[in-house]
Amino acid sequence: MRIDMPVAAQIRQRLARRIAGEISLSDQPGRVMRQWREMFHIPQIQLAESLGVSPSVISDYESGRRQSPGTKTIKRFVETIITLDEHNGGQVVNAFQRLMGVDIPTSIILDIREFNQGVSATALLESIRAQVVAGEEALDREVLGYVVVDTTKALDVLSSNGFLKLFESTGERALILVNASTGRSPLITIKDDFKPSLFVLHGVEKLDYLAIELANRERVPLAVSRMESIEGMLRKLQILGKYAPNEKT
Amino acid sequence: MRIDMPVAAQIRQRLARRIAGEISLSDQPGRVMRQWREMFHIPQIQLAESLGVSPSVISDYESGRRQSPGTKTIKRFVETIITLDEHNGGQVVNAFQRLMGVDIPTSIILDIREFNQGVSATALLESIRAQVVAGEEALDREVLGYVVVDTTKALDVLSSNGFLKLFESTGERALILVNASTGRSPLITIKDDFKPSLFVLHGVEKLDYLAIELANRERVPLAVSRMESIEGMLRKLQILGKYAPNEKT
DNA sequence: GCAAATTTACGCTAATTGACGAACTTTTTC
DNA sequence: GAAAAAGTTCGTCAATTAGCGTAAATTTGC
Repeated sequence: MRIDMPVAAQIRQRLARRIAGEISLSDQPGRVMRQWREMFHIPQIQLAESLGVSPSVISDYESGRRQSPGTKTIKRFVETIITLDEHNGGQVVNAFQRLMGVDIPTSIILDIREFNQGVSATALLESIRAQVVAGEEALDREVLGYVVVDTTKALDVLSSNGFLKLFESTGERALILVNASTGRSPLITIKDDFKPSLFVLHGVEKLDYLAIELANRERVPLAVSRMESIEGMLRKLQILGKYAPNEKT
Repeated sequence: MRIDMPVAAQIRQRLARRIAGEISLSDQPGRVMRQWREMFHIPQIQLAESLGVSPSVISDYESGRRQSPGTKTIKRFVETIITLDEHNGGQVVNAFQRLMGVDIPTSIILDIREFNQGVSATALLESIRAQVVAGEEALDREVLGYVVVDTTKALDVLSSNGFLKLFESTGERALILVNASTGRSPLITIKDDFKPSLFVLHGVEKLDYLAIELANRERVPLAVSRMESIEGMLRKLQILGKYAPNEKT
């Protein structure tokens, strides 16, 4: 009987199939291609270079000038973005591994990444100007990665079970919830066993008292970021990922 | 919070993505298209009609004259075969549901189907001219579907864990193993909890004594089919599926 | 073993892709 | 606030797809 395929190769394959499937089934394949390219933080120029084509080609696809790219194109595209990520430590592919079983729609995830080495919770919070409001006693942790979720969209699209699964799959990582008006609805879903090791809210208008209580009870640090824009926060996280963990920004 | 998507729609979507992904990532997309069309038991002619194109078009794809079909083509193809199956009771889509979590390569599965209503174990065995050799006492069952696996390929491709998962996912169905030279290797993998409710071997040269012992111990009926060809057996099963369960063939 | 059903092979046409490159706009960065 | 980086738009062109239809080949059903 054959030996198991290396786990890494298996994940790679499954993710590749998923991306390829999404592109093929979409009415706007170019849009999906852009989503994934951005998820992988690859500029058009770099992608074009790796593919050996001119940057305008990428733009033409993404903008929809090509409405029905062929399998050859899709295949090259998918394999290239995954390979580029692997050369970079596999930060995105590895982060996706934990979401694979869950079947969470990509659209709610604004960013996701696995650090090459753990980052202290405080360093992460500092970099995105977040203030701790509960669960301080559990702050001496290292987080292994993060997921940024659009809370509004998530509430719209995810079933309560889906939410729970998202939490479970984020264990030992930071879960960053943007557009979290009160922070109540997501925090309510916390359950004993598996949960993120750090919650960050962004876009909070009026923090809910229950959210604070729940975080304290579950001993999860809860923080609120005061960054002006989501984009700014994503940029900070990206930088953190690049230089993790031995530099402070 | 939103209500869950109907389970059926979810499965449909996941299967669609999987098929689309496989096609897009293949070096011979046409070959994969054929595999799936055959898995769904849809003749080219019928598929062509549903797609509103001429049958030669399908053949051209499958034979590889079109080497890189576009997303539009793939999308239409996938959605059409799934819809056709649904109009037919969803026999294939439902059968695949149970394999979805497992990630078993399609190539080892020669046929798969969920009956619209249960079929008695004896009727199934009769239809493919199979003789019971062990576990007779558990023959008064209904089976809800079947999976036909190419044992040689499976041993080649599947890890032992994959084999176990295959068994688990076949619970209450018949597992039909073709190219099963002695029947030993697969039977060894049986574990207590979840297992097929009926084993059928085909292409046995010399049945292994251990296979019989294990089947008796685990109280699973084990039978050996005497059909000449695999194709013949698949045809019989197909007919059984069509007229299940109130007719004897 | 013949008729019917299914699949293949292929020439042909129109539409689209896949690609370039140059000029231009937008976004970052210092 | 200028320079650099990143992304867009679009005219152009060869190669390929997506499609039809017909004749030939193959498979299946009685």
